[in-house]
Amino acid sequence: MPEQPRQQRIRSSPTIYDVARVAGVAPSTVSRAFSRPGRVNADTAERVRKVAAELGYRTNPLARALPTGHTSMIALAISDITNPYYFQIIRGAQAAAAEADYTTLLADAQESDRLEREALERAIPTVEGIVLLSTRMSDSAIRMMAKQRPVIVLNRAVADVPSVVVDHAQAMRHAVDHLCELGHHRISYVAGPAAAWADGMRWRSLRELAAERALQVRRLGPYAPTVVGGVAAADGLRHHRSPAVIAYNDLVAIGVMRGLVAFGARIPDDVSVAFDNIFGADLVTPGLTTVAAPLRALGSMAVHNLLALTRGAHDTTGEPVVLPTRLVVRESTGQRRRRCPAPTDTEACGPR
Amino acid sequence: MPEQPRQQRIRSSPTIYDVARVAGVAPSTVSRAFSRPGRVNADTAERVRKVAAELGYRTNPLARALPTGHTSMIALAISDITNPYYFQIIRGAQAAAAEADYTTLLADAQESDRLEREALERAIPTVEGIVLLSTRMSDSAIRMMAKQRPVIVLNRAVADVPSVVVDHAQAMRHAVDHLCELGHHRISYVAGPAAAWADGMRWRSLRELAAERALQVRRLGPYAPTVVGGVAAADGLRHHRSPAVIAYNDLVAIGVMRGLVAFGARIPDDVSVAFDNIFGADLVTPGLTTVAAPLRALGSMAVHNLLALTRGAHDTTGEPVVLPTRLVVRESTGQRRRRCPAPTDTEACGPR
DNA sequence: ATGAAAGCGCTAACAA
DNA sequence: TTGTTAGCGCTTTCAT
Repeated sequence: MPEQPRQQRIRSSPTIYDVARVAGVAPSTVSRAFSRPGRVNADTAERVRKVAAELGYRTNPLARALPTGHTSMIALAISDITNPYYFQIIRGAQAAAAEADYTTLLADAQESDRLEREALERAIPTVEGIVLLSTRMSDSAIRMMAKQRPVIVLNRAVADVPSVVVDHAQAMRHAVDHLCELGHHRISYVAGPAAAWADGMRWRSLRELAAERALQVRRLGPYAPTVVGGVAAADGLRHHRSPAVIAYNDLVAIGVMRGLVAFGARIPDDVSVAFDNIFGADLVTPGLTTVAAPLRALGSMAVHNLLALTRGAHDTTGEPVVLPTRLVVRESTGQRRRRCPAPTDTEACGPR
Repeated sequence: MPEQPRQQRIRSSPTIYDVARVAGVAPSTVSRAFSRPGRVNADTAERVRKVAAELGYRTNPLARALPTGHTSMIALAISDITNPYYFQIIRGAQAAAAEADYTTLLADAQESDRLEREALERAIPTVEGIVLLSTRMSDSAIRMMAKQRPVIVLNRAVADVPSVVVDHAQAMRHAVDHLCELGHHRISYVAGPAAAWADGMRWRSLRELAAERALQVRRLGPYAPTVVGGVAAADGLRHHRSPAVIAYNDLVAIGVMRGLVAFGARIPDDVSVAFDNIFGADLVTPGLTTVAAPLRALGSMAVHNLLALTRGAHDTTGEPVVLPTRLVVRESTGQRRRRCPAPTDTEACGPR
């Protein structure tokens, strides 16, 4: 049997030694020519590059990473990669990473705290930093992880760990303003999972606004943050008057509308508004009025800050980075219908 | 200034040398204890593991990869990570990879041949194999890549490169059978992008079936494989009689239905059937009847075969692996409405 | 079964 | 500016 190199493929590519030999320079010069051009004579660099090109030399990131620890990879852990909510966030993150010449390792938690940790455990040694997107892990686990690698938490605020979140108070204000303008001042909030950080923020904001503007609000739930959850909520909803509902997220809103329609309601006589503006929010019929989160910006901001951390930056403020939202009006909301000549009660919404 | 190791974090973790010293064995023994247990005395192994655990030793995949080329990573290149069509495929792939203790690197092409290649270029040196999912690259580029690393092409057949595809002929038969049973024998096919491999397969299959069963079929398009493309198609569609349409994919079908309804059509008097069964196919109203691709299986099969390749397996048949489809009936299809007492013309659908 | 030693490809002092 | 020389942490002959 003929003797073979251990790894046919991977071994076969030329190394800096090959380039060095042909170019008539030292290996370290070749290394420099690639890793810090400028620290080498222009002519030499030119020659080295030419030879390298001829030989088809490509720098081996593994070998480079070993002495430096610089892998040019970051991990993006996601609670559920099939959730459309994350689409644009991922895109934003990937784009920001690619721009900095980083590769993004997507770790799908598949809704499991265990799987998330496992995937991360596997990724940690090879990545320079981690973005935790709607992580299912506990605060302490997060802080633990942050001790090993730079970490940015996205969509959650964790003490001592830099984070990026949306402006939930503002988001709710958008929703309520919109409903008020349409003449609604009795609002039901369909809550998401009790454990969801965002849910707490939303409900708190709504209560504050209610107090401020003399609105009647109530909370139903918690429900699963899914279409099915929304359908279930619709059942609870129909026993009440208030036709205006604010849902935890788009999926829930879609479920609510579907359920309501099944019970004979009509949209937008019965109105719904939600949050996030996921893919599909404009696909359903009727299109969903929603408070859009700056999805892409969320992702890119997180990566941007993460890379800053890897470069040695420090979280100065200790406060989360807060990104603004924007109301997107579609067909799921409409003017309040009055059975009798209505009093001019818009002022129920209080000061604008 | 106190002297610091170059890399505070990454350097700090214990190595086999630390473990070896404490356990009183040679570093190579520690290595063996982890990389091939069994080649070491049970007691020794036990002791080594214990010490390693105490020290918090974790094998460094980078260092391991350098001499072996075994990175335990594969790349999954996707034409557009925000396309819901890929959700379950990704899941399937990730699951299969994780099961084999591999990490999946998702490379998002963002619909760009250039970006796809760039992402892959970056990933190639660190991965042991690549799954090309609906790649935008040319056949020659694919073959080139396949020379550098094991490659599996998913959703496309490329000569000389092992591939995994769905059974398009069977899929179309499902669709046509269904329509026939409902009494439709005039069918419009709304085509996807001319460049799409699947589109050609679908139309070819439809024509064959039409000939076989004496159906009237025609083709409209090409259209973009999106909701917008479908809406555009609806415009062309309404100038014709045939209420039965088969769309290139779910997104197109959704667009078609939306467009049709806007023109006053009624679903399922005007019926639509599509392909893939993406997330959202059951979300729209009415729910879309579609021929479901075995999404998860597609992903896991591809990874499975890829890992076999990395282990030195060879593509024996040279033929693509073909996976079956399944009809999912929802609300977008219904019995044909007849204006007058209908002749028993079901036999127009020919032999079953 | 275990140890000693030579790399894997690259980077980074340190010299020259 | 460039070359020399150690490693980075691990695997793997080759001895013992």
